[in-house]
Amino acid sequence: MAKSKKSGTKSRSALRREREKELRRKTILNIAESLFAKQGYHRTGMEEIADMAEVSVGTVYFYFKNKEDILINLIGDVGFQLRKLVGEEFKKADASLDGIQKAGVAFFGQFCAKYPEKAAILFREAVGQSQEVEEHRKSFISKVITDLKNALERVAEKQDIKYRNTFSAEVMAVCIMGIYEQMACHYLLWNDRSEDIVALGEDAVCFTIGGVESMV
Amino acid sequence: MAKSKKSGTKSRSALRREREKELRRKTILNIAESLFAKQGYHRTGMEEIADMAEVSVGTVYFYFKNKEDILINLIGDVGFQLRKLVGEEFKKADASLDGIQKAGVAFFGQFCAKYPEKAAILFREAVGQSQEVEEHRKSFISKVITDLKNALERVAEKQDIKYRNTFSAEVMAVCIMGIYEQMACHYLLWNDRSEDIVALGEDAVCFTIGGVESMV
Amino acid sequence: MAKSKKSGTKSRSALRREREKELRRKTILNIAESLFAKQGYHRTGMEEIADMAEVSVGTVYFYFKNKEDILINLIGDVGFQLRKLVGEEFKKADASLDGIQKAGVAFFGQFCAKYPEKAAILFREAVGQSQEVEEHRKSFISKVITDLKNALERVAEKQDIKYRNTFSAEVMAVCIMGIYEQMACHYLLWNDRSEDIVALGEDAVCFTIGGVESMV
Amino acid sequence: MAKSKKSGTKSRSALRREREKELRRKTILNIAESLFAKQGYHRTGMEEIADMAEVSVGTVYFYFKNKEDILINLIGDVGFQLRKLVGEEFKKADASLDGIQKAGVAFFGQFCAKYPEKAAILFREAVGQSQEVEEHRKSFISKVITDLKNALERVAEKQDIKYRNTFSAEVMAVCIMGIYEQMACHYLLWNDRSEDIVALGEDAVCFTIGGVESMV
DNA sequence: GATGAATGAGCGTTCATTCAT
DNA sequence: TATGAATGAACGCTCATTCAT
Repeated sequence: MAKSKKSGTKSRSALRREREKELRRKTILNIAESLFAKQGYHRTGMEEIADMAEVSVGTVYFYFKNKEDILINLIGDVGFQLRKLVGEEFKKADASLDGIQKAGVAFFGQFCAKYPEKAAILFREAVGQSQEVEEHRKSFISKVITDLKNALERVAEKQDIKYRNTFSAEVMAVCIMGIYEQMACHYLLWNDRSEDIVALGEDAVCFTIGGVESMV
Repeated sequence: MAKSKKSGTKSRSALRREREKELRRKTILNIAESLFAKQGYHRTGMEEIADMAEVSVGTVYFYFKNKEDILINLIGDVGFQLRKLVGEEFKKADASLDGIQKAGVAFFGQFCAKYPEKAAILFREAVGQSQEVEEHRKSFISKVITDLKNALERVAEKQDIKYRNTFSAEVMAVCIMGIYEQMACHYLLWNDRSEDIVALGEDAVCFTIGGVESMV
Repeated sequence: MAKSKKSGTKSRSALRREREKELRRKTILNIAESLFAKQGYHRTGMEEIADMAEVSVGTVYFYFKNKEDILINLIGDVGFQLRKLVGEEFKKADASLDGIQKAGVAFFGQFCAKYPEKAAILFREAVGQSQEVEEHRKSFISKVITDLKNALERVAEKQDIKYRNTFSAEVMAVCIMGIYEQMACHYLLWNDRSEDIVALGEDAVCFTIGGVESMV
Repeated sequence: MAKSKKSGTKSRSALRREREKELRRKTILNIAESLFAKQGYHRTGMEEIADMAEVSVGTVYFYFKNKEDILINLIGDVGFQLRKLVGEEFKKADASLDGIQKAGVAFFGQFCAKYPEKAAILFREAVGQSQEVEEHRKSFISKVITDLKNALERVAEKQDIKYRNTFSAEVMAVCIMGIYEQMACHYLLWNDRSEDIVALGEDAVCFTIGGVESMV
């Protein structure tokens, strides 16, 4: 091949190009994120995204299959960040409910407060757009729920307790996810109380823990 | 006398016409509800709604300003039904947390299980469509939250207890609303477990009550 | 006939009804005139006309075949008023160019200054709307031009003079009509100088007379 | 070097593409011109324009903001051609009324006779369509009037004469414009006498000159 | 890899007109 | 005569997507 003399080893310029490629991808994604969050998914056109990212429409289509694909990638990326953030807290305090609590605090303090736009994508823009998107959103939420469920089950194991029903761990996970989401919507997206979000979140976490404990 | 324009009294035919008018409005709304729930708001065209309702496109526009207006009316109507349903349970057991519990049971048993399409409108289709729609959705959710908050505050008064913070009642209301919503999404819209919804809902309600009690 | 006992003689109520009918027709026409003049023919809907005239849409259609028919009637009515006004001046001073001058003065002083809305209909709204309307507008303008032409020919006869060509009288009539129209557009519809219109009109009339005299 | 993005110089293909772009714009404009002139602005649909120009609807919208924008561009382009044509005649004979006369002859002989469709746009289709269009039409007519006014004032200066009033030059300009317009409407748009238009125009020009002379 | 002109199906919306009451 | 709900053809316009360069 004329382009790369030796397969396996990559020339410096090839490496640079690859870096630039990845960078451009991220740029488009970031632009789309803030645009979707600000004006809504539907009100944002591909041309607008291209313009803001300082590339052509064609280039956007080189990196993403279509508009939906951008949103789906956004869900994936942002979702991953969130799971990572929350998941790490679980591990820091595995044995007890402490992990659950820490995760909640992290959600409000490290995610919502810092990246309201990401929350807007996950909890507003990615909802009800199309079946495909809904699928990915469902998948993301389900993963978080599974994470939570697993954590709750491990707590039960370690402490040798049992929840009300076999499905209680899952229900609790769903409830907790619901609390997270609604808190974010209410205090972040609808009423901008991002300054109080941490304090309010503490209360919500307290509620959460109370709920879990009552299910034993 | 032929026209019977005597003030106050309306002729039989005038009354009938009025009834038919209201009926047609309801028909369009019902058709739109099931269409939106089945295929999504965006994938449903005005012509489709008109066809299914067996009227012309113009007639749909005679009753509703535009497509958005249909969705907004749907939010209003369905929202009202839900609030009425849940609100009545509050009253049946005012003094204690019983009302909260009854309301939760009613939500899952009387609303979700019976009208999954209405839940789909409220919790999926009405999300992230436009600023105007979002406004109305916010308004609806906020009302339910206020209802819950008031109920929680009355409970505290009667039983002479105090919650953790001044804003705790509100936060709890937000949490409960979140639990409702997520349960509906998870077990109704994403995974059709409408048969188990009552049992699962019971667990969620138990979680709810536990949460509230822990906030005292 | 049950309705009118004797043909030929009309009962009082029948007369009254007829008067009311004619009145209603005039009302609709007047409303349409001011609406067309204010917002333009196309931006005015039949329902709007009906509302303002305090009748139903159906009633408007009882009096006029369709929307175009209203405009055509307006052209007819307003055109007739204008021709009458201008025509009477011709007669007051038949022998000389005085009639032409008087007619011009009347056009600016008695028509433009007093009924700018009528001028707007004739010189703006009735232009370029449809073939049918254009036909009626052409017919109206042609009549005025014929009036002018006849007047100019009578002047020539009486004073025993001849114009440059056989068609000169007609061309002059066209020119004069053009002057009227443009003056109205410029000083009435585009720049509101309705206060100066009489003075400005005098100059235009002077120009007109000069033009005619030079054609001998 | 492959892309030759050296500033200033454009590659051949880039130049060609630019030429083609401008050409396409002109094509659409020409098609629209003849369509509007033939069937009227309102009876001509965007799809029709696109079809005739052998492009897609989207392409038309790529070059023009909306339908109105096409008409406005038409007014601008045609108006510019007319002003250029007439304006050049002024200069050829600046000192005397000769320029005014030459301009009139040119209007009838070089504009009306040769491009009746352009006259139809300017004097019929662009009238009474919308406020925006009216604005542009006003602007065009006003420019011609200003041109004429300036010419008339220069004539007065050179020949050291004075008109009746301070505003006489403007009024005369308005009158002349009116004569042009009405002549075009009458003998071109309403009655097809395009063969006689030059002869008829001569008479009108004679009238014009007479009018001006009488205002001294 | 990048460009951006071109596409065209699809959409929401309007409004003059009709007609049963 | 008068009403006003119902009609539906027609329209302007959008925008995600493609592809020749």
